[in-house]
Amino acid sequence: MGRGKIEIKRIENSTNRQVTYSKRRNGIIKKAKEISVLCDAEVSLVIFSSTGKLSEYCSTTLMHALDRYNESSGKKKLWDAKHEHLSNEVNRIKKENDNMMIELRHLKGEDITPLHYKELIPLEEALENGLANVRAKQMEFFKMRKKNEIMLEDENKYLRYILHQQEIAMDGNVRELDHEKGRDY
Amino acid sequence: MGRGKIEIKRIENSTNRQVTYSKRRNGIIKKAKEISVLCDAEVSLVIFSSTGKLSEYCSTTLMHALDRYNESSGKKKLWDAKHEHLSNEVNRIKKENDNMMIELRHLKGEDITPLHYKELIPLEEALENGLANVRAKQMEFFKMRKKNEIMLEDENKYLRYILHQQEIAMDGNVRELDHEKGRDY
DNA sequence: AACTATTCATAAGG
DNA sequence: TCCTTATGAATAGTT
Repeated sequence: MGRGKIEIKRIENSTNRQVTYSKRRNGIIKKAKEISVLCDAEVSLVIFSSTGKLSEYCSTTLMHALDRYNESSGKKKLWDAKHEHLSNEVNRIKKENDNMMIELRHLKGEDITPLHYKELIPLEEALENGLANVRAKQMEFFKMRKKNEIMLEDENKYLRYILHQQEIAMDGNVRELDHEKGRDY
Repeated sequence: MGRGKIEIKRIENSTNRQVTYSKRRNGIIKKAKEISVLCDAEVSLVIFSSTGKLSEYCSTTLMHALDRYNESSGKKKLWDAKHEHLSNEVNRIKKENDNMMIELRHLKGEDITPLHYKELIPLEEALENGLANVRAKQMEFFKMRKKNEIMLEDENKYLRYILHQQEIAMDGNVRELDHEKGRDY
């Protein structure tokens, strides 16, 4: 396309090569945009010129495209090497998470329809155990309150006693006072 | 280019879109090859069709291009972003995990010492609920077995009846046979 | 950067 | 999917 056909091989004249690069880079980026819009496709295009200059076009982001790439080509695992440790960690924890989720749901009596009778027995035991423990703890609270109550009652009794003593003392004073007053008269 | 100009916007007819995609994908991949050869450029092209199918052309390897990309665009830090994302994911899931772990332990009656009385009430309710559900499920099994047992008993009765009838019939035959024998004498 | 002759890509149709 | 063909787009070479 142009004045004369050209062979597809490296353009030796560097000026020419640079000019052709500019033109074709614009062309291919335009094409990339067009296909992404026309065909609802996700396109990532990254180009380095012979001088090392970077040009790119991504219909979404390079990251997004690369994530999809990793999913699409399961084996190729582009950067798993770089993030293998973290990836493994994520997978391991997710699995753990799922298991706990299932156990939790079972303990709450959810999703137990597909369970067999034998699987219900340890479940029941765990629940009974849990309930027993919780009630023991409640009993503790109860006893503590009871104890507290008794303490308060005792204290109360003591206070009342003290109060009584004071009243008696005060009565004595008053009487004495009256007596004194009487004497003053 | 083609029989009539087209507007650059999503092609609604899905068959058309697919056809156009095929053609243009070949076109753009050809262009990518050409620029990489003619201009000595490094090209990475990754395309996902609207149906999710992956196509790619890389003059070297995607990995190589991405390494160069990371060097070229110091700030953009593709890997770091990915790393950060994974780290966040790990933390998020770990937190979720911890919460579930705590809930599980509480349901099993472990680590409830530091709990307040008010926190024990929903726990107790959850356990009672779970236990009720598990026992309901057990009851289901029990009823099924009962039903099965009754069915077997009925079948048993029926089979015994049939057997009895056969015995009577056989006795009759034998007697008849004896009778015949008796006549022959 | 423009221009333009030429080749190429491709839309529509089969 | 592949073939055909008319047409618009891209671009090689020139100014």
